[in-house]
Amino acid sequence: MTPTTAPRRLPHPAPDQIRLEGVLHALSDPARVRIVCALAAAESGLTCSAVEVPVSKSTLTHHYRVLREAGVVAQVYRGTSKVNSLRRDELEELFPGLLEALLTAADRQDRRS
Amino acid sequence: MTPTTAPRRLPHPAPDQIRLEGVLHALSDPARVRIVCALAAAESGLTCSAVEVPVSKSTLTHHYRVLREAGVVAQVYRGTSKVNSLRRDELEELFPGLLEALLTAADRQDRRS
DNA sequence: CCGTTAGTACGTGAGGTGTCAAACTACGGA
DNA sequence: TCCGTAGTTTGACACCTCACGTACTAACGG
Repeated sequence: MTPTTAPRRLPHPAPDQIRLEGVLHALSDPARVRIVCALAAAESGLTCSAVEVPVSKSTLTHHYRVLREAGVVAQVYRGTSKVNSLRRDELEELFPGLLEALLTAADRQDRRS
Repeated sequence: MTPTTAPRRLPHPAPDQIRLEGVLHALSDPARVRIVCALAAAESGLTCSAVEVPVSKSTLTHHYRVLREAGVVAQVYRGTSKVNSLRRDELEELFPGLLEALLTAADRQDRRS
């Protein structure tokens, strides 16, 4: 019954620990903006490798970690993979309208180029 | 007639050179968020030293430069000082609603702490 | 011309960031 | 039990960032 290994968990910041500067910093990298846009477009969560970003596996891990530690995404293990989702509601509560504005801004910029 | 020295000018990015990532990076520092909020609250432009930020003069120059190069603020010389203003309209055109959302987000966070 | 005020340039140092490859762990299935 | 897949960890590297002090320039007021 007692598991030999602890269930794999990942530390997430509580809503009141999420800092605006941190969120903005997390989104100041094109790779991470890409990830966030993909998550926003998806109905449910996505695994790490589901989003196409032209970097190595370890770099990808790094980017997801930055997003999680900033409070932008939530990550849970599911079998051998990890499922990522946007912390939409919490961010909306903290910074109303911000995420939407960011997503449309990113979308616009994509279209322009 | 021909001036011995060129009139002091500062390079600003054109609207189509302003990148979302750059703007977000510029705003991922508390000191710069502070500056931007002050500029937003002011009716007209502010000199560099008009915004109270607890850093040295040279560091302050650095922060204003980052903001200008990201396309967030415009700077013009006026006598011995430099006047800073938000590039509101241009940012609004590029990323509608973003600046407003950022400002209210910063304001909210301020209030919380 | 001199002094004051406002900001700049430069060099430096501590610390962070993005990137990778290589070796590793965890899970699920044959 | 062994294999493959998914992600992690570590260490290395080049580069960037923020901070500072010091020395500088530009403009204004006598």
